[in-house]
Amino acid sequence: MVEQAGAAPDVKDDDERLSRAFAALGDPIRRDLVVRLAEADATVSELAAPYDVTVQAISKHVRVLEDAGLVTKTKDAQRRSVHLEDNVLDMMTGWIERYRRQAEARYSRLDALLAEMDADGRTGPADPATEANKKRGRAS
Amino acid sequence: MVEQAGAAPDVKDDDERLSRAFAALGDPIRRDLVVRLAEADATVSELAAPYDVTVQAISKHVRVLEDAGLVTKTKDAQRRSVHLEDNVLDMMTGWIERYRRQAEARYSRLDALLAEMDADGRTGPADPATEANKKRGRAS
DNA sequence: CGCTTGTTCAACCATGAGGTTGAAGATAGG
DNA sequence: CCTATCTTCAACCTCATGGTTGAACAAGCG
Repeated sequence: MVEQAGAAPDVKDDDERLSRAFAALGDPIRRDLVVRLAEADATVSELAAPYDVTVQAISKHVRVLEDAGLVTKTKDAQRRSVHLEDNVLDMMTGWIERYRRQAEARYSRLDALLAEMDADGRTGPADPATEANKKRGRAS
Repeated sequence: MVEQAGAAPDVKDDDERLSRAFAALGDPIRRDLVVRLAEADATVSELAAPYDVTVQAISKHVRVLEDAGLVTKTKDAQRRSVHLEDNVLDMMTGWIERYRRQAEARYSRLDALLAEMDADGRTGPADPATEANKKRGRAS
């Protein structure tokens, strides 16, 4: 396996983490687990109670969340509770917002250009995408 | 095609959309497609160019993104470009932030409680999770 | 019309993911 | 020590997913 990770934060690792995290939240049960863990820490058996699947299945789900860095297991022996970590959630919103904003900025820039063109009468658009977007009429 | 959307926003549909969206971004190629689409609209063949997989594979990826509501295809016939939609991205950040904030609020509430207990000397905690969190010592 | 280009559809294959059952480790309590 | 409880490991099944190849469908263009 490629488990070097000496000193560099390694973009590759972040990408891997993002993949795991997004994929993890792609499952409705796991998303529900996160919702419940946002309210309070809980053990695996507690987490498993509401669903009509086996405890093992939930244990697997928790492990997936753990591998994604979304939760940690306190190996307290007493009460082995699962705890929601928020840093990876931050990473996810960071990723999404970055590109959403970029797209948004591009759209408003484009709207401005269209307005200008509309006023001027005609100025050939360099970007072919401009045409497409114009036709679609940018909802909000 | 379940495109009714009469009056009720239907939580079920939103859940489905979230599942599709998160799962869609769980794949590194699809995430990369989103990154590139944030810069500019592009056709399927343009999108496929950089990767060493077949165009059909990328077409499938685009379809997955489309089913998730993350992109739309302008059937312009001329230049059938793929366009990034930001509303589902908003939905995703909305979901994440909601529960991240809830967890965060809980943690700071807990820190305050612990500080108070430390000052008072002893006040029986009603919540079992409190014990677990106390033992873990809440990193930052 | 016939060709080239872009896109998707259809089968098919391999792998991974979610689920099950069954048994094995830990750990508190009798 | 023995037992009950919680959790995970292992093997297995099924089906979705990402990839391939090959053909079909559309649209411009010589």
